Amino acid sequence: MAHRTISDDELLTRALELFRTFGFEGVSLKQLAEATGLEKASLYYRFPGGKDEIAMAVVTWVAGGMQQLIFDPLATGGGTARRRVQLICERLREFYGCGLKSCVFDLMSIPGASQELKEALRATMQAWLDAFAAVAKEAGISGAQARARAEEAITRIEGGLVLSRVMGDGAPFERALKAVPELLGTA
Amino acid sequence: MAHRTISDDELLTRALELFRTFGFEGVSLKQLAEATGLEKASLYYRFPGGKDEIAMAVVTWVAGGMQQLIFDPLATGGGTARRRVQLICERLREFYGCGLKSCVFDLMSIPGASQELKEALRATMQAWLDAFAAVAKEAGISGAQARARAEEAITRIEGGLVLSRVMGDGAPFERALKAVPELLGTA
DNA sequence: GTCTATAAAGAGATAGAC
DNA sequence: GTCTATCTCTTTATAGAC
Repeated sequence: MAHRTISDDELLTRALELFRTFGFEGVSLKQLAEATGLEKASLYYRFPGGKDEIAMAVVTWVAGGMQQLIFDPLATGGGTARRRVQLICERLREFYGCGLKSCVFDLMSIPGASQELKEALRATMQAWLDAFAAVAKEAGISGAQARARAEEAITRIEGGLVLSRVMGDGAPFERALKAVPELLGTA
Repeated sequence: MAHRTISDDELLTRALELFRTFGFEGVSLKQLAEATGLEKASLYYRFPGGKDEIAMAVVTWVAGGMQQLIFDPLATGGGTARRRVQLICERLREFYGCGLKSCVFDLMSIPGASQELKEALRATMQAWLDAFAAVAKEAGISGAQARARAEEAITRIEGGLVLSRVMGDGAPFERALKAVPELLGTA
């Protein structure tokens, strides 16, 4: 085929799968070209900054997706806090492939990518902490405690993903996720 | 200097610092040569299998160190269970640089290295789980609960390290580590 | 907007001197 | 046991046709 094309969403979806699996340093432009069905030169046309810019676009896109699918529904979605936390736990389970996929925060925060990307990860993690703390507070937990519970919930999710990858078994992640509603006061 | 040399321990120490910081794919033989003060060819003399063999040696060496400094003292060290858990928490704090250094289990379990290395990481993580579960059981927690508490403790340590790296702040790790004695029933 | 082709730099790996 | 020198392959990045 002489001319192939692919939507930005589909391109970033496939790039995300590579980066979250192999990390920034573990992914080459050749892999990105194969995964997207484009030639390397075409990737440079769409992302003149090369791999750094692709990675940054992936993280920006993931951050937007989390805002839309996790943070916003937690804050303003319909139903009780309990029901909203249940919903986003289900979405997290899907996003992390029942514990068999790694976290983009984990793999992309390894030194090697740009400073800009590192800052985007930090800001998104902070938004996650804030979203969890707000729902815990809504559930009746005091401000300081709510922030502690939010951090503990995310800590267990991230740690569960690490253990799941090391052990080759999604169960540690599943057990971590199961504890989230109680931690946020919505069990 | 025409002939430099370096002990195996010192070499593996410096290689570990690189691998735990940048991950397997993020470390080149050039970096390893510079960090150890040897030329690449000298590294191949000592590790004919190249980067894979160096990484494997690092993990084997770390596993031995954890056995000696963490697992064994937890099982047979002197003093109460409470005192032994306190001691190994202090050693973990030091090993992880108060949360500012990443975990070798996390970074080296990213696909790219050999299957042998992956299996060594899994076995060492299992030994860690077993060691924590044994001390929790000694502290009076039932078998199934002890295993759950051991997993939760390690999950929080690993997750705390991820959050600390993303946020650029060792505090999440410190808070996770603080919870370990209570989780293991030795608070 | 994607392609083919290629340049330039860096990676892993080996040969052979000392 | 370490060195210098080199080889090959991969990677990033660009030029120019269509």
